[in-house]
Amino acid sequence: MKFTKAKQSRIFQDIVDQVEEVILDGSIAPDERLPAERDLCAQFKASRGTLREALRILEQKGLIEIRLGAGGGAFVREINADLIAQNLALLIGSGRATPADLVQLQVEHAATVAALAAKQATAPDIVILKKLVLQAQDHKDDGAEGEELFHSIEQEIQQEMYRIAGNPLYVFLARAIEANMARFNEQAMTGGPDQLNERFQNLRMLVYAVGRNDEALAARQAREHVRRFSAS
Amino acid sequence: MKFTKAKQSRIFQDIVDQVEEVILDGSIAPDERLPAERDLCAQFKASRGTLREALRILEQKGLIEIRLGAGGGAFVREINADLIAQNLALLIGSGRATPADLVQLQVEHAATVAALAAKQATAPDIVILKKLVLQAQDHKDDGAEGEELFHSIEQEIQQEMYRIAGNPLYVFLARAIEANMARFNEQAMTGGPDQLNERFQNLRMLVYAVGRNDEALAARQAREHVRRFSAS
DNA sequence: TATTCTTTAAAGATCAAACCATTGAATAAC
DNA sequence: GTTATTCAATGGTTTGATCTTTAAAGAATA
Repeated sequence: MKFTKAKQSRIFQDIVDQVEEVILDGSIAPDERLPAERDLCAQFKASRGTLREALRILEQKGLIEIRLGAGGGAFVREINADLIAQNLALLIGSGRATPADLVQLQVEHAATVAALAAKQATAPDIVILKKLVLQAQDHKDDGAEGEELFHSIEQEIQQEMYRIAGNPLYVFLARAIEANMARFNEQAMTGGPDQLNERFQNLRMLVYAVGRNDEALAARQAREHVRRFSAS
Repeated sequence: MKFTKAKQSRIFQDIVDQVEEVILDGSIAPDERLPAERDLCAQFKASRGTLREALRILEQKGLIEIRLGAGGGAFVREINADLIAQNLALLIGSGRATPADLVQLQVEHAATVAALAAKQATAPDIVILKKLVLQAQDHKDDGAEGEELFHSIEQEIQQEMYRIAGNPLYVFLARAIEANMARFNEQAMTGGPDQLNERFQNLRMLVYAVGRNDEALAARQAREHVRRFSAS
């Protein structure tokens, strides 16, 4: 027989649990507002200090955003990758992991997504990807403003890959990784301007590999492509 | 010219930042205690309510653990994977991702670690792994208590793989995934008893592949091995 | 009329001073 | 020597007030 801890004496934790539940339920949609602090106090029969401790936790979890002033209050947020990003930041900030570890994670992550996409891509998926590659080709030799457009196409291709891979967890992980790349890796996500051609070749081969369901090639091209962004 | 938001008026956030810094610095080691709430109030020149909001955030971040009663207080914790685990839980709890997504993440994750290990393993690493495989073989036909021992060897092999792969981020990710597998996937991590032989074969081949630096085979064996744990 | 300044009220942020609840250790009783 | 009691340290909670920020309504002005 296994008993669980009887009761948590902490009122604010109970409030957190209740609010978290209605948010995850969808009973309160993102951008909607919770009642004002003083009203919530009344509903939970708790003091303002206790309630505010609960709100702090919910805010830190990324579930709500608190705005000051008239018309302010606690607004429900879309679920995001903040917590993962924060944890990665702590790991690097404490020296338990290095920026290089993060780069490796990003590279292998991209490779895995590419391989999954290669395994699962359908004919319409390939059409979309090939169209994007053609657009990228149009922009890659167009100088400064072309580079910007090229980069936006690059990102669109990435997003398509995620969609084809079909696992939302990869999207969130990628966001968390990127957030920290920006923070810890100065040169990250800029990309040398003279690498446009190499990047284009990677993209072209990547899409080719996905079209042929060649997981290994797709993974290899994705790795190379990401490495051109992150000086390791 | 790019300006950043001028100042955050929130006192508790400033307290969080200061405490976080000394923890990440290592100025306060894990298991050490912060001063009592009332002392901290004096140091930060803040009220107790404000200070407690800061402590709640630090607790939620997994940086401190607060114990009640005499001899209690805020104790610094080892950095862990709690935040990642929580974020995964939120994603699944909100329906943005499914337990099946989590299983896939775990499977591909194991494959990546195996491939990295296969690429980087040294001769002494192989010796250790082979020794563990022999131990597993000794236990696999020993009935009930053998099964338990077999499982512990399995875990040791996993840990060796992580060590060889050499990226601590994978360890944390794995912990976060496991924590959620236990929560959302009832049958997870049990493993059918009649699968001991199959699992052993996977391990044997995995170590063989690592010894031959065969990344693809290592990845394949790792995938199969993990799949035997997680009914998808 | 359109613009700008001022006022006002809503809502979060903070403070202050109590009192309650839990816990480990010192102390007393047996 | 063991058990029960007391006590003090420390987090948990309450109450009620004041300060600060902000959006919107109203007033002054060009």
